[in-house]
Amino acid sequence: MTRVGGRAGGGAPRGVDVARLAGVSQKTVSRVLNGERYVSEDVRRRVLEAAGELGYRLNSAARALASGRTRSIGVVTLGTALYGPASLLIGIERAARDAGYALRVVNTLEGDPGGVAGAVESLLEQGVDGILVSEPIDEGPVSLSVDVPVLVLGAPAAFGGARTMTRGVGAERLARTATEHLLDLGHATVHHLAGPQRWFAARDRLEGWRGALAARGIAPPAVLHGDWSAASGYAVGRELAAHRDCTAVFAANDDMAIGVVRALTEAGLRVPDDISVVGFDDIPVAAYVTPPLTTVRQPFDAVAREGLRLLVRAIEDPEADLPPAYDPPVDLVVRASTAPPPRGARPPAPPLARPRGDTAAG
Amino acid sequence: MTRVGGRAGGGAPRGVDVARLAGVSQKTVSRVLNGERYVSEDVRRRVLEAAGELGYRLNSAARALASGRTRSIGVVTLGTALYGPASLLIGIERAARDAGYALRVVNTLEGDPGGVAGAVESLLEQGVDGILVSEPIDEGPVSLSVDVPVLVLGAPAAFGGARTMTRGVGAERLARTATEHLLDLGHATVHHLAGPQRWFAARDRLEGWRGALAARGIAPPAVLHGDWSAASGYAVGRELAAHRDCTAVFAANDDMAIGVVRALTEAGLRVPDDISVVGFDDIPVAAYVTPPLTTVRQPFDAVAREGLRLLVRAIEDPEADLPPAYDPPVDLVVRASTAPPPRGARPPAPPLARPRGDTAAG
DNA sequence: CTGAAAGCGCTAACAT
DNA sequence: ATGTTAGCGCTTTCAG
Repeated sequence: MTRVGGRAGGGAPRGVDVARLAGVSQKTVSRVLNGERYVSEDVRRRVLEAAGELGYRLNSAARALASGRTRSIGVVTLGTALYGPASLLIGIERAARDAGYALRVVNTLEGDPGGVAGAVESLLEQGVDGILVSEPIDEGPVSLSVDVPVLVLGAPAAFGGARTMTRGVGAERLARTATEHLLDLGHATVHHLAGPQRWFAARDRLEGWRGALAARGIAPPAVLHGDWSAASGYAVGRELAAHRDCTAVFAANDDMAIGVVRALTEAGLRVPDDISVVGFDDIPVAAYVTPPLTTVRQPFDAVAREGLRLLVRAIEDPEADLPPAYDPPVDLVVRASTAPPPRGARPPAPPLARPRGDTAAG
Repeated sequence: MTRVGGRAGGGAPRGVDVARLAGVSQKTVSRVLNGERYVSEDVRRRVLEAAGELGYRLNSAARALASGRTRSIGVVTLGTALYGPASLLIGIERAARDAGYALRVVNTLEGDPGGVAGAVESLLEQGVDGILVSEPIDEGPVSLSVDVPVLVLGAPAAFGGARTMTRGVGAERLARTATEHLLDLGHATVHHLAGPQRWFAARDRLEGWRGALAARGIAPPAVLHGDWSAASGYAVGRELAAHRDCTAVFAANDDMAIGVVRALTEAGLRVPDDISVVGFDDIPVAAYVTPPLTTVRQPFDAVAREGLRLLVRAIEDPEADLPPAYDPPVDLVVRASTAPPPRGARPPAPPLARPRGDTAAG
């Protein structure tokens, strides 16, 4: 079988092959495929036809080599299936594609040697026009010596580097809103179950909580610490059950909130009658656990889109000054895990009460 | 300030710059940095030293252009934060990095025009050595005309293409195990809340369920349908509450199972005393909802690692024949949402009973 | 063990 | 509006 106009050698067709078939120069093929101006309608049509016939596609390596640009963005993200990071990544991919950029992803696992710096290095080797670091954890001062713009989402100024920018994700305001919701219900104070403080995301939420209390002149109670998991929330919840002053808890994510609720329920306390619990994220099951969880929803898509816009602008016009920070909207979702505090004293937790022998452990 | 040995023009250092500084040819630099044999220890040391001093890194575009290989793999995945797909993606990234490949990710959103074919096309344009399609949905027959190997994970033979391979993810066996668990407890039959049948993942689970029933000569009851969300599980759960024959439900994922439990509980039924519920995935909160959910755990890491091994082998040795399919282990996690069926007849759901005015809707 | 020469397939800069 | 020429920075091939 003879392949009309195909390439003799068998490999993928190149620009010259298309050019030959269309009866133009290779440069013209390049022009058409890059949508440059000053190409006659007739030529454009012939080139596209020829390209289609041959199944031609631009070779991105050659293009990158010649132009010095890859049209791709590198993303450094935590290697976890946690709802927040995963949702943000999806938003970023979408926004990147809409902006005409491909995505190269490197995960840093917690406790990775090298961490962010290593991941950035690896992206640089792959060749990217810009880098987005998504909600990293604190590894101490990291100095990035990089010649492409870097945007760090959700980590205030902990990364040095000439073309490094940072943008918050609005978590502090959300945390403040969550805390205020509980105070508005009449709770005298709000306890906070924080995430691991190596995560900037966890610190933001802690700051928001602390700020809300401070604004009303309330001294913050001792911070409780978890690791984002429902298991850690459960452990803290058991302590809380014994703690008679506590009538309201703000957990730094929904998983921990669910663990807290579980522990309180097992201890014979009622949520929200005895203790109110607020989560953070609005994970898909939050509305369907018992009781349905009051929480705040993170605007992942908006944050991703804004971040990407910023990065792309820095890539395409290095001189332009940065647009002002964008404040994503605050979205408090009130369900059934919050209520006014109990009248009079909160009941003590019945010692070791456990409904129907259920066990939480897996 | 004079930069010793640096490049005159200011851009990133190139191989020749390193060569000059080390007093060798550019080719030798290439040899050293690619770990080729037949380089004297002395030369190797000098080259590495020079490279370090200049902050040199290989230009991957140039390398790809010259060698015809990119050392990167493309991944097509669904743009959802669902636990399964997200976990699989993380496993794939890890495995790819361990194998020395970079990752380029394209998401297909449900109902995307083009869908998988478009995503593959976009990866081909970016230049990848192989493509991994992760748990796609059925878009009708897709014919991929591609010159790199393609591995489709979890979609039996629905993608045509010369170098296209498929591998299951073991979901059918897991579903069978989940169903058998309920039958072993003494339930006369098991209802199935299936995922959207456009997802191959959902079909596998349905097949496993049907197979388990068939093996015991039980005619499968009508299949219930959800969309993976807790909301859809909740809706189905309300119907089920009215359905007195039903004492056991196997939901195709944990989110839906949680929705079902919520609806049953609201209807005044007890889980597991009146109805048992089994989920699928073992999401992180599964152990901490009320009651803790019995479920089966998907071995994402093992599946990702095996899949990647297969793909890399197909890339690096196109002649080699494929290793036999790998059967990931089955991991049933029994918690507190399953029990033997109630003695005598299941109680009817009290009409419109709702505990304490909780509402599930967000 | 090391080096020289010839591209890989494109885009940039400059004609025309 | 289109063509020509010269690289981009590597790897491949072939000589030593």
